[in-house]
Amino acid sequence: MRDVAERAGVTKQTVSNVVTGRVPVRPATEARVRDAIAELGYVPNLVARSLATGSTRTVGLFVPTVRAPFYAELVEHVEDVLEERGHRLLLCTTRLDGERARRHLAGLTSRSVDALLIAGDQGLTGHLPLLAGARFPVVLCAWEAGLPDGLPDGFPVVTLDYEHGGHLAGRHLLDLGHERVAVLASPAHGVRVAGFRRAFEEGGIALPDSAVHLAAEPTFRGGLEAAAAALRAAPGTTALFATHDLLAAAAVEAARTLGLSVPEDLSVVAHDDTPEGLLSRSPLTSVVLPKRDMARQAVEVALGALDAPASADLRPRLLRPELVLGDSTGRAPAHGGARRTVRP
Amino acid sequence: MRDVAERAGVTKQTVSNVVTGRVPVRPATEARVRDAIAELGYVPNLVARSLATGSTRTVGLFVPTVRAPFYAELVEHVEDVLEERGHRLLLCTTRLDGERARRHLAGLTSRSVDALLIAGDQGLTGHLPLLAGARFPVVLCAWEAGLPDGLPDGFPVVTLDYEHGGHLAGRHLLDLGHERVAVLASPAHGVRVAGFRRAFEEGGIALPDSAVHLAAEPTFRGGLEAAAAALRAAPGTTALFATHDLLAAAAVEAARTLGLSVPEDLSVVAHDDTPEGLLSRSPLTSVVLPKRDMARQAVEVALGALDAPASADLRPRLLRPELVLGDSTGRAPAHGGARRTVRP
DNA sequence: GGGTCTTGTTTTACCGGTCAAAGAAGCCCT
DNA sequence: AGGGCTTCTTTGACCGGTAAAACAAGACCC
Repeated sequence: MRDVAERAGVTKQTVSNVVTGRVPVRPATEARVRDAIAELGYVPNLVARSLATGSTRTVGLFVPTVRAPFYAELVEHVEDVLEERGHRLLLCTTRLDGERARRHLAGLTSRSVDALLIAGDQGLTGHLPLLAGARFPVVLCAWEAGLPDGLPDGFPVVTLDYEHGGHLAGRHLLDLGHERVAVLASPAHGVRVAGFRRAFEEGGIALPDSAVHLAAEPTFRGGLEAAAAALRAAPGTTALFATHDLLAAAAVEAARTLGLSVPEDLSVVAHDDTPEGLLSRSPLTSVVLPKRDMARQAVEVALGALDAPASADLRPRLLRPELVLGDSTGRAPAHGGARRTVRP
Repeated sequence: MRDVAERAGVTKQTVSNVVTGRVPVRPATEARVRDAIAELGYVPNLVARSLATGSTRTVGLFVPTVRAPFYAELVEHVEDVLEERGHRLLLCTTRLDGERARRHLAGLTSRSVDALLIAGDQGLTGHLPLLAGARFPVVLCAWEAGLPDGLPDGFPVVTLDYEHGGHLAGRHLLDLGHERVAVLASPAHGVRVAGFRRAFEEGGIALPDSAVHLAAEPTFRGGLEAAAAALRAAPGTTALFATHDLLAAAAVEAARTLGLSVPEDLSVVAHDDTPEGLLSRSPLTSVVLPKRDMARQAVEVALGALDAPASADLRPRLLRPELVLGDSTGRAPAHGGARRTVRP
């Protein structure tokens, strides 16, 4: 920068003014400076700028993994929003490894990010106090644990109303006349199941625990097994609620294997299927989560909080999912869908 | 830091020595400094350190997307290797948007990363000259375009031998006695197909273009359609090669739908299925790519090149995939698998 | 008992920018 | 022509560390 200044016959500060554009510079001077910049191939050093301004224009994002489509999408959405605001993304996948997460958190406590987003309850709740003294805003998002009653205190939270998502799914099946239903769930998705159950309770139908089948693993295979178990256990079942996309896709294939057609014999409603139904034969009816909105709000809270740290609104923001119709749900068959067709 | 120094009755430099541990400090002094650090809650400022040392301990990674399992895994592997070496990950997903990538590249040209990894030919070849003048090492990895003949010049390349992967798959099917085979491929996977074809040519069997079915989209649905098309077009087909995991999983389901069992009537070999076969009914026979190795070598080349910029070895490193047996392949049926069972 | 090592600590300068205040032109106006 | 305004440019300090050389103080040595 000094070389550029010399060559253009001005001071460093004037070069800085030209580069940042924050202070007006006379056209003639600016031209000289720009020429010098071009001739010398000068590129400003962002690290130095960060040191001087106190802002790195980088935001940290912690997710449990990017191998789950939910988080992969979230990462890209966050990146999009950050890009709009001229920020970069520092990513840490914690793999649910608390120790690992702790190390990374420790690595950030010095001002190397402008803000930190922690997505997904990752068993990090225990480490949150570590962040209490952070000198930058920390926002929790996509936080399912603690819902529907309480969320961690002391940090802004931007998350999804998973309970409402489950409720939407339940409501939808009820509206279609389904009364004998089962749930395929991942162990971590209790909140979604709770919402689903609430919908049925409101409809005067109690959903027994035996109707909830946990998938041992969040894989296609796990979904197949859970679905097969569910349909065998209650042959009169006319609809399934799957708490995530892969389980739902597996449920559809399991039904086909058992000789049931979807949605004629069996309806399947998913929670958080990818909008395009990448994993399934045809687009599924699914509760769709406003991930993009969540990403935007999380970033806005995080970066907005920079300006007004004290006034940061700590009431959790719960974004509402929507039900998007696909072709995997239909009216309950007159005489209990799976009853007669399932081969035991 | 100055406050800490004052409180401990030493200079900044001594505090620095204690914190970095690079220079020995007398135990008594060190204790005083550590106490002062603890009392004041001092945390070193990494930005300032970066400015002084010229190293940010951050590595940039460009991938087309993290929604594809291949890249999601790669990102996590890279992160693991970086963590071992005490570096952080700055992620940019380009979404195959050249303009976007260009902007991000421009944002990095100042020394905000120690090195840059560009994974996946992303139509970025045109932008590479932009990086020719970069002041940090740039390594290309997972670069499929240009194989098997040539790879971009001027940058170190650490990539996978996709051609060999296809060859392994072909060799395997030949060994099992399959002669009438078809390929389900993504348009971008020409190299894998070429390797597969070479294996058959070496076996004296020409694979006609009509045996290669492109999936319109890299989805389950796209795979189903391509598989169905393949099996209808050549009813005598006894084996399929699918160039990526989702296509392969779809192929298995398509076969079932057509009344074929896998592997009795139809063998399916995948390229780059996730090791655990997350998407399929059972683990598929698949060419497995040494992603972790690739990540490690890419990072090592990138960070190693820091020390010896001139001696950087520019010969492309091609890592060899392996064939991992699952239960989706078996000997070719005596009388052409799909021939009699496929309903047209 | 003065050179020569070690070892630990300080000095001085620098990394490459930005900020805020002060200074210098140029313009307008009465 | 001189005072008051703008508008642009320079000055000097600072962001928070690290590098390298200089310095002090014992320990060792013959």
